[in-house]
Amino acid sequence: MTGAAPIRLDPTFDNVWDELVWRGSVHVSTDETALRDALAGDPITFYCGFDPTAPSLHLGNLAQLIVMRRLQLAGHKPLALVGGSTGLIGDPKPTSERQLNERETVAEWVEYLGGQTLRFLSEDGDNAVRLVNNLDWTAPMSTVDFLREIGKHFRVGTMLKKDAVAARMDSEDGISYAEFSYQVLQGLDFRELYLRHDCLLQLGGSDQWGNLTAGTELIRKAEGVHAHALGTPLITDADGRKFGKSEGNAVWLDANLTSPYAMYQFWLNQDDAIVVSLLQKFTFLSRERIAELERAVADEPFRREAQRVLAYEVTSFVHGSDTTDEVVAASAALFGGGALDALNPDVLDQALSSLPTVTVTPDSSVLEALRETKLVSSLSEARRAVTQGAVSVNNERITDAESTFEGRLLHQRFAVLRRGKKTLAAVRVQS
RNA sequence: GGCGAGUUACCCAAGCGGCCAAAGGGAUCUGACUGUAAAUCAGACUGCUCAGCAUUCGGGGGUUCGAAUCCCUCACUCGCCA
Repeated sequence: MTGAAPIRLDPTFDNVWDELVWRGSVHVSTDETALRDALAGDPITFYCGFDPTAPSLHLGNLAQLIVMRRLQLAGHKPLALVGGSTGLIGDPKPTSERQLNERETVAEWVEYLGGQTLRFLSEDGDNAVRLVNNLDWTAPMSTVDFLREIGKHFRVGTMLKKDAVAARMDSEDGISYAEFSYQVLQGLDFRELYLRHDCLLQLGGSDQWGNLTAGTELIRKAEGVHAHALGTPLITDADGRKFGKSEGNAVWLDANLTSPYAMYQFWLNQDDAIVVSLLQKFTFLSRERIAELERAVADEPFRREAQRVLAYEVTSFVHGSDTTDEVVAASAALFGGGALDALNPDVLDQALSSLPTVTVTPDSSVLEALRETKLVSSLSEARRAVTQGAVSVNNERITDAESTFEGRLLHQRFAVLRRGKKTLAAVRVQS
């Protein structure tokens, strides 16, 4: 592998809109013809919001960020919004009311997310990304102003029909007034960005559709202008389940929460059935190159070339090519099937550096190390994993729950701890 | 404000005085088979000093030899009426 593909649009498309459609990044939008024309013309300002519901963005957000980047490559001007105010209220989830986070926590997350979004968009040129926080205009607004200027434009009947609200009305949890009002806040944001920056397009996940249209409707009623909205498809795995989302198995963009190694492995393990669509959505590879990879999946699936390229491209986009090269080397070393003790200590050291690491003494227990590296979440789980034959040290299966690292170290100072086939951690002896 | 229904493990959902660490399904994890794939089959899925013990069934209190199951109370949710 010799570096990631350049970040650019595929020149064989006439219009960035056509490319987005081809890549499967458009699930719904307002008037398609009007939007396509708007994107084909002079640069317009567009925005996408990210609510601080966690200390990092995840893969779902990455899908939006990539669409933003493509629009930016086409000359349009991105605004990255962090939801300093909306994050305090909470977007209604279909099944249950959210637990409010502390104000200080949200403020902290706003900082993290703001910094993260900038990594994925260009800060150069006259369409450099600009960062905005909706708390800046929401906080100073009085309740009376909010109701008169914004609330007056919203019909409760319309609000109740939005999917997110309707689902919650049908659920046992019901919905609080705060979450019910979320769409109004988001509508307010779009209008504010229209007034301040002449912003004419908002992107979001298709599950945000109700919130996106709240904005276009508000702008139409209050300002008499037709703004646009674009909903990207929810990313799902081959079984139709969404991945990289808030349900447990989130893959984070922050290297401290999801290591580059884990991210690379995540992409490498994607099913044949969806790997092509992931290449389209998550990479900047050309149509031609992706067609080539599609043939590779059909002809030589066992080589997993499409998965390798996908993993390399996305990990590079998120963590950079240098880090990714290290991760690839580590994967080769740790997964190659060769004997680990045959590896040169420097190569091994390098490979281990991309894994979660624990420092031990030779008489430390393996169970303890499993937990400390977060390969398992409790000692009970560690014990269970050992009982099930899932744990190995340096590719040698551990059967005794009382095992220590005594006599199992490579070069007297390393060990590769493994749970299952693919979950690895590094063990280093205190020097 | 009144009346009724409800709150069970990550999610859905049974249980209605001991046989309940709690049926079933989904998700997840692991083993086998593979291509670090899918499908399939099997196992696991509260914690711990792990063939035993401890703590769970919205919170608190009570009845009982014994409670997820009965009573009181608080909180929250849903529905109907006003």
